[in-house]
Amino acid sequence: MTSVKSRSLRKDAELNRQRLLAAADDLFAKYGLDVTLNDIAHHAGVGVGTAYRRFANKQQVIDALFEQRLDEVAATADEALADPDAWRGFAMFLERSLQMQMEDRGLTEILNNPQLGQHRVNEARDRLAPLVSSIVDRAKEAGVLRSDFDSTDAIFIQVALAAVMDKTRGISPVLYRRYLMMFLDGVRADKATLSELPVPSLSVDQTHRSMAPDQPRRFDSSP
Amino acid sequence: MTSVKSRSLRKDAELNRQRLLAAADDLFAKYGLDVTLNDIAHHAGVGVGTAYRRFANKQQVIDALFEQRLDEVAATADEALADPDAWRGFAMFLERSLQMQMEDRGLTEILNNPQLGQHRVNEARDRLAPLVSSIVDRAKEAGVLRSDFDSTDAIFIQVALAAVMDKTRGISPVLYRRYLMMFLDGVRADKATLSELPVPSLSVDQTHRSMAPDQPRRFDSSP
DNA sequence: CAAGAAGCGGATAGACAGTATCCGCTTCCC
DNA sequence: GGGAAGCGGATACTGTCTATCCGCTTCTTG
Repeated sequence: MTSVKSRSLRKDAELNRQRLLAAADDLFAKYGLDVTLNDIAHHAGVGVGTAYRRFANKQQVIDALFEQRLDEVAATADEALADPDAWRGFAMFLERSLQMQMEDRGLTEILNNPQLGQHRVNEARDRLAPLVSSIVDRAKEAGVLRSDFDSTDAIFIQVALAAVMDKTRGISPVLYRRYLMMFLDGVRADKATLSELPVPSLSVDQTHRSMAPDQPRRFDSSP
Repeated sequence: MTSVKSRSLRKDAELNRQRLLAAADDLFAKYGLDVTLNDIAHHAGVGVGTAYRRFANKQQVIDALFEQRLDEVAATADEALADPDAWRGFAMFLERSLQMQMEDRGLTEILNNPQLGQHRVNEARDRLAPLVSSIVDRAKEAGVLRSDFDSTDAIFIQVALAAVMDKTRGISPVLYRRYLMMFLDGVRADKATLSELPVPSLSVDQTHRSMAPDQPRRFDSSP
């Protein structure tokens, strides 16, 4: 790792920096966060060296791009809270944030993997959690969302639907909405029958931990 | 690639073959299908050479192991169809097949990726599809499952819940049942309000194609 | 407009992971 | 007892990604 100067760049250099960020944004959205810095450089039409001179590694590019994205998700949450109809707010938040994930594969990865990104992004992520909580709590208090629903459930719903999205992005990019709707029908409080849930929800902390990437494998021997 | 003799093995060799299959079964269940043949050999307590002498590649091991697994899923589907209560059959099939996926990570991967496995496994997979269809159709005809539900929806539900399972296997291996229950509450026909679904379901063929693994990336240049 | 500073490109070194082979030695079985 | 069958695992290969280096180009400023 080298680079990351801080004082103002030469004009052409600044332009290339912008190109790199734009290319990264594009590629992250289309292919997810595991594109390489080399990929990004080529997509931006600059040499690999330029990319590494400007960003020490992918983390920094991610941080430079996704703080804003997460802020947008947070803004959507605020908007949901501002809706006088608690149910509409709840449903709208899920819809919008999933749509954002549909349009940006990288966003899903950032949301699902706390390992990615540095402080800026992590801060933004932390700002988001209590908003989701408020949206859920308000809907429960208003009696429109089943009372055994927990704010961590909202996270796992997104995990579940993001998986569907991932499979169908090429064929029917909006198919996830179908299952979101079925799911919403299952959590609305004004239903005739709501089954007792067989398993308690996870705590916020457990949820956070469960989002961590696969733990490394351990193979023992013996037949 | 070498190996794959067909005529009866020496006694010790046959024993090692069994050890290898047992080890593979173990590892596939715990870690998924991307363990290597080397991993499997070590876990079986035999040398790598032995593994490659017996199986040309991982595909063959997979084929040797998963035909039976898929047959078990099919058996569960049969059992579901045998249940006089169409709803219970439907719910039971989802529960059981998800539980099987919970206990065997490799099974999820086989079901979700038609690329994996060879003819034996593919055959078994094809045998499964019409059973799922019958389960769904019967429940719809009985008026217990919402009429806009399609058999392909059952597949995507499993994709969705398998994703949750994957995140929580380490923390609360049964959490997916919570969301399955919410989901079931959303597709049961005896509800006060069922929303109109915003998106049509995929055809069987589209569904199959959507399960294929990520298409390779294409990076163009230009800023 | 000259010259030094800043920036550039991209071949390539290095790290790592997975696949598969080879061959000297061991075990089985008639 | 001897030859066929089997074994182990070091190792060569391949592919992927990360990151650097250095000769050349472009900007900038006096």
